Parts: sequence; structure tokens; C-alpha cells
Amino acid sequence: MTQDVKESFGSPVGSLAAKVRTLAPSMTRSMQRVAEAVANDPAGCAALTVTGLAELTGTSEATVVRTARLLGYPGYRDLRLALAGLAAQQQSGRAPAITTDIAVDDSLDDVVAKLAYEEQQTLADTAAGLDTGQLGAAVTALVAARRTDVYGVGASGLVAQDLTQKLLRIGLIAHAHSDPHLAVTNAVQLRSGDVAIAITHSGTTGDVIEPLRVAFEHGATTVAVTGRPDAPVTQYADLVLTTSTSRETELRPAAMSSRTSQLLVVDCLFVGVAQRTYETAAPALAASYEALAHRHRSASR
Amino acid sequence: MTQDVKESFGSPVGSLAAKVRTLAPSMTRSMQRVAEAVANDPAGCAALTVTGLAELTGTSEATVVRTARLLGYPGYRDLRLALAGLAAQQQSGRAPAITTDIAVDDSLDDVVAKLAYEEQQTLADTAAGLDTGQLGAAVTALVAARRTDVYGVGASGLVAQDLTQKLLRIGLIAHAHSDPHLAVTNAVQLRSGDVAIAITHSGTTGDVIEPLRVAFEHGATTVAVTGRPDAPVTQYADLVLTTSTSRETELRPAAMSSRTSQLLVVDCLFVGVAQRTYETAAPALAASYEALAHRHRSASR
DNA sequence: ACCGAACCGAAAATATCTTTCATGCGTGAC
DNA sequence: GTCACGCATGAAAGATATTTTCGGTTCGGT
Repeated sequence: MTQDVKESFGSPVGSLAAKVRTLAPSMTRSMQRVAEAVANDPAGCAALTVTGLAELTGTSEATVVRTARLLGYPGYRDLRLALAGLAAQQQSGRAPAITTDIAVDDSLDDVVAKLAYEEQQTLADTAAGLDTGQLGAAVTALVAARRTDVYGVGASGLVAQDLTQKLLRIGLIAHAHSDPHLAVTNAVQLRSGDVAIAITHSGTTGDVIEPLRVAFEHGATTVAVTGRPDAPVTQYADLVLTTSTSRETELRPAAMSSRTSQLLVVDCLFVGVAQRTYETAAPALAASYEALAHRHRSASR
Repeated sequence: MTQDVKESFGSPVGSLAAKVRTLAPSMTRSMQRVAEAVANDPAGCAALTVTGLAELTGTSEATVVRTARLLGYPGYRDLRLALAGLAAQQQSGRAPAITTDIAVDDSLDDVVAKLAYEEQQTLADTAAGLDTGQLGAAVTALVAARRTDVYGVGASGLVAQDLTQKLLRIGLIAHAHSDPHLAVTNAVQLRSGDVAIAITHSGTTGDVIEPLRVAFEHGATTVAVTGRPDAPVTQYADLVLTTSTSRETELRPAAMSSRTSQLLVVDCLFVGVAQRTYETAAPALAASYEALAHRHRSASR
């Protein structure tokens, strides 16, 4: 009954800060000012009218509305409701635990705690921002695919491999490509009914975009896993799965949190596919487990 | 209509319901209808305009506003904001109810939520169980090492590669080996002052234990990253970093959570090393970032 | 039955939000 | 260096939502 609450606000409430971070790069200066104000003080902004917020940020009503739209709400009115919700949530939940960045002179205990906390944050943000519609469509495509190619270079290449490893274990035909030349030559083989997945945080990695483009033009179902839903890579993507973007700090490159985020998306894809193909996936998983058993020495007790 | 539906929730919700009850006697019939609707379904009402709520309750806008005033708000607008907050709180209150395993017939929304939750758990467990003494010793060894070899096969192989990628970016000499033969032949080259790291969840993977043993016997500082601190692999490990082990379920192989756990350990190692070598690490990170820039297409705007 | 008071909703008045459009600024091409 | 183009931006018009006003209606008391 009240299950569909969050839908009526346009999007999950908790993810606003994450969404601001994700979309900030694609915003204009004025819009960024508005977004920042909103992210910094949800409660305060919820109390303001369009005009008020426009004055506060030194912009115009139109800009405020545009920002609200970009954040996924039909208009400012709805953004405001969401903000009110956020504020209430924030207030009821205990201290937001605003930890500082990792510093050079932090103790190892601090490092461990902060890293764990930040990765947890990343997971929460990703889960909140993931479009299950797109995810479902991607799963459907994967289940039906004759073959699946996954493109990724650098840190994303490892995620690509992780995905293919998993898919192979449940009997799907999947390959990961990190060599851009081989990726393109393989992409040419793809056709309708096949799936191509590009993994790139920035969404601008040419080495990954190129094979996806080729796959796209050959009629394959193309999926982009990226932190920038408006990046070039999405141009050739039938489906876009957005990973979260977190503050990058000197000691903690973006690669770190984007990897966590990408892996969650990949896991979701995998579990989704495993569910749909349960009849074959379950025995396949068991079989691969069995096959590996002899490579393990018996554990000491 | 069920008057007592929302009793079980926290004070904020209860307070509204209580206020409605308290004030009900002093309300006129139409106002009671409005108040009741609001108390029964805050979320639903928050989505409605004055006109909408008036129609829903079969009354007029004026009555709705009057009711809002009676409940202590300046007008309907503010009541609506409060309702949105209430709804959000209510929603978040029921969130921690995800304790069950992922089932075949779970919706994708559930899958995403459960996976994120479980991985968050895994991170917390890992952070709690990590021995910072051992971690510090491992960091010290890495910083001083002439070269570092990392062994891992299967999913752990990707973690091994992740670690080497990171170490390379801050100027350390590191290699990942997933081919057991090559791993052993390379391990022979190691000597005192070098570091060998074995990554294996079960701690029983022969292909990984063997090169670690060789490295150990050649005097290298050996580190085991494993979920079983008493497994065979630790026999040849000077230092043991324990990853957390979570319940394995049919649709969620252990590889999934062990990977999350291993990656956190690896990140901690990396940041630890980066801290200690900050003078050289920071510029090296910046340089590698710079070098990659030209491989990215300019972002769209 | 008549009076008065309070309730109520239709519609006007106001506030708020949204859209449109002209302006100016920056950017890239020539 | 200059020009043309596109895009961000805010002012103001237009649309919608909220608040107020006001007259009709109901109901209890006399």
C-alpha cells in the first residue's frame, strides 16, 4: 500500500547527495551552485520557495527548476518534498558520521575504518541510484544472448573479467577484452541477440567506447556501466547502468570507489541472470565448485 | 478505516496520529475526514495537492487548509512538507528488515538491496577483524621491498591484479601471477627484502600456496590474505591478513563476499604504503593520471 | 416557525511554480 | 583578430497551487 512511496517522489530519497556528485560534472556553473546548496542543507532548502532558493544561490527561478529536473524530479515542488523527507531522515538517524578524508598521518586503524566506511557509503549510493528497469532489461538481454563481450581497461578491466568469470560459471558464453584492437575485431562478430557491455567510470575511455560502438552498429544489445550517465559512451548504449561517484581524494583515487560501485552492479547482473536461469545455473555453479575441489589441499583442523 | 495502523512506528508518526486524536473532538465532520486521511496515509497525502486531497476526502480546499491550520501548520503547504518527512522516516524505519538470503523469486529491487547490504556487512566485518599490527608490518615490508610478487587464481587473481596495478601506480615494482608455473619460477628469484603475497579465500589453493612456499624458503617476507587464519597457506606466511567469511548461499557464491573483503584489505595495504611513501607516491599518482588523459574523449556537455 | 451561529464550499485573490524568450557570454572556426 | 554559433542565464509571461473571502446551508435553540 505505502510501498510505492518512494516512487511518487521521483527517486529514492537517500541518494540525493550521491546524485548531485554524479551529475555535477554535467551541470552548468549556476546549476552546480544550486545543487550544492541543496546537498549541503536539505532541511534549509526545503523551507525555501523557488524564488527564495534562487536568491540564496544568486541565480534565477528558471535555473533552480532546471536543476531540479536534472536531479530527476518533475519540478521544484517535488524536489522540495524529497528534501523535506531527507531532512527528516537525517534528523532521526543519528549523526551522519562525517568522517574526514584520509590524511597522510592517519593511523592504520583510522585508514581501515575510513576506507571501510567510504566503501560502505559507495555501496549504499550505488544501490540507491541503480535503475532496476535498466538492470532488468540488461539481465533479460544477457539471458537471451548467444554470446556476451565485456570491455574494460585498467581497473575496469578487472571488473570486466570478474563479470565474465561469473557468467561463465553459470554456463553463459562471455569474454572480457582489455586489448582495444582485439575488442574491436571481436565486436565485429557480434550481431542482434548478442550483448556487449562497456565498463568505464569516466565514460570517456576511447578504448572502450570504440568496441561498444562497433557492437552497437552491428545490432548487438549494448550496455554501458559508467559513473557519468551523460558521457560519450552512453551514445552507443541501449542500456545504461549508473555507478556512483564519490569524492576523490589525494590518497584515495577515484578508481577505488568506482571499482566497488562497478562490482556491485556486476554482482547484481550476475544474480539477476542466475535467478532467471536457475534451472541451469544452480547445477553449473555446483559443478564448477566440484571441479575445483581437487585443486585445494585439505584444510587443517 | 483502520485508525491504529501506524501505531508501531516512532514518535514522529505517532505524534501526528496523537495530535489528530486529541484534536478530533474540536473538529468539524469534514475536517475529521481530512485529518483521518492524513493520519492513515501520510505518504499518499504528501503526493496530493490541496485540490487532490479535497476531492479524495470529498471536501473543499478551504477545509483542507483549515485542518492544516488546526494541526499547527501555517498552511497546507507546510503540512505537506511535514508529511513528506514523515513518510521518508517511516520508510527508512523499515529498511533494516533485509536479513533473509536472496531467493530465486526476489525482485531485482530486493536483489540490489540485499547484495548491497551483505557487502556492507562484509566490509564492516573485515574492518573489525583486521589485525592492524600485521597490516602495519606488511606495509613496512612492502615499502622496503625491492620487488613484490602477488599470487592469486580465479576471483582472487583479479584482486591480486588490482593490488599490483595500484602499487605500480605509486612507483613500486609489483607483479601478479595467476599461472602457477610462472609463479613458482618467479618465486625462485625472490630473496630477503622482497615480498610475496598470496591471496586465497579458502587458504587451501595449492596453486597459490606453492609459490608462497618457494618465496618463503628463499627468504622473502611472505603475506597471506585469507579467510581462514589456520589454513595451510599460513604455514608459509610471515604475516597473515584475515578476510571475513560470510555465509555462502546458493545464489551468492562465497567468491562474491570474499572478493569484497579481499579488496578492502588490498586497499588498506595500498593506502598504508602510499602514506609511508607520500613524497614519491603523490607525484606518481598525479603523473599516471596525466598520462591517461589523452586516452579519454572530451566529455560531452 | 424563526433566529443565530457555525460549517462548508465556490470562486476570487494571492502566492508559487513553470515556461518562454531575449540577452549576453564564451568558444571555436576562419 | 574577427565573426558566427551555441549555450547558459535570468526576466517576465503564463500556468498551477494555495489561501482568502464570502455567501449559502444546516442545525440547535427559542
